[in-house]
Amino acid sequence: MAHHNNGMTRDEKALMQALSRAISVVPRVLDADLQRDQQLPLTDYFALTYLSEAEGQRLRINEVATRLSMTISGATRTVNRLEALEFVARERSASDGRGADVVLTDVGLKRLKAAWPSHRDSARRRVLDRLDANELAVLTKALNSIGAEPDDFDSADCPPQS
Amino acid sequence: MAHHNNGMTRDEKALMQALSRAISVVPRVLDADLQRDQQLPLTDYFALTYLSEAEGQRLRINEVATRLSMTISGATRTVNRLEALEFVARERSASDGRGADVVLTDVGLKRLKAAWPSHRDSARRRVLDRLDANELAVLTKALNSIGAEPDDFDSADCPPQS
DNA sequence: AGAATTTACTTGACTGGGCAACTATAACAC
DNA sequence: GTGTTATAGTTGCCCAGTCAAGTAAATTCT
Repeated sequence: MAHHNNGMTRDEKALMQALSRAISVVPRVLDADLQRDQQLPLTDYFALTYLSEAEGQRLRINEVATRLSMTISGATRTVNRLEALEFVARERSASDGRGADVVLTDVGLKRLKAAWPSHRDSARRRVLDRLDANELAVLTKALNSIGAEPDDFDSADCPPQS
Repeated sequence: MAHHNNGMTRDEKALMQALSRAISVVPRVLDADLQRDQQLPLTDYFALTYLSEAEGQRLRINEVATRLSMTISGATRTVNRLEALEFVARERSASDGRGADVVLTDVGLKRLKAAWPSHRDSARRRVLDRLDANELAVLTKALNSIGAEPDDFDSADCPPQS
């Protein structure tokens, strides 16, 4: 009967639990679906997607990192993987020799196109089909405000990523 | 100008992007807040919370795993960490000698109570304050349906966790 | 009761991604 | 131009968590 109160309302607690569950479950099932059907990790799939949508099918590493919500070093490793599979190539930038552009190759684009249907179906089954139009709209807006940049700075130190 | 269509509507794509961003960002910021203020990883905090809410402040490993949406082996390692810190103890179950109950210790409960305010504030700042009452309700419901068990079985093999 | 199966973990090997330290180029100060 | 600082990536080390294989207790079959 020990009843501990952590200072949230019942509704707030319910939200936080639903959120942490979704946060654990969703990426796992989407990744598992894609790995099973296409032997392609979800992260790599997203990276290819962002490249395919980019101007000239190319992005700087740091843009890859931003889009994947990942550190630059994480993005480096992701690009390494994709490069080993020849889905992308690094091209030393003409304008800035410090880093390279990551360019989507034909092989990479083919691979992505082959994977689309699988991911689309997976997203439908796991997520989209479970929401009505109103939920979809509200959820998108809510998740966007939640995912937005911290905007805190109440505490002094703000050492960002490496 | 290359315009690739992956077979989702604009709204659906927007949702999936908002979702993957939130999925990357939320756990990272909540964990970072708690680590900074309390030197306690978010996973460990949740484990302690679930134990504190459980009947007799004790859970079987597999119940810890379920609540954390983690594999049993992941839960084993989490409990190992908490045990090393003496926040929990393993007690061989009287009724079933195959595994142990995980019991919250006084030290663990104190630690949890000390961490509550920090996590509550963090959750407020990062999540709750950014939602109005309606969004909170819709979001909770939507995330719960998304996080719910797959209910698929369209494909033959369903090898669950180890 | 003894054998076979199932359950409840535990453990070893591995992977993805984070952080901090490092390298190389660029930009700025003078 | 040379020295200083900032920027873009890369790399070594580490940790959390997964998977597959192993162990031990419990349950079921006969």
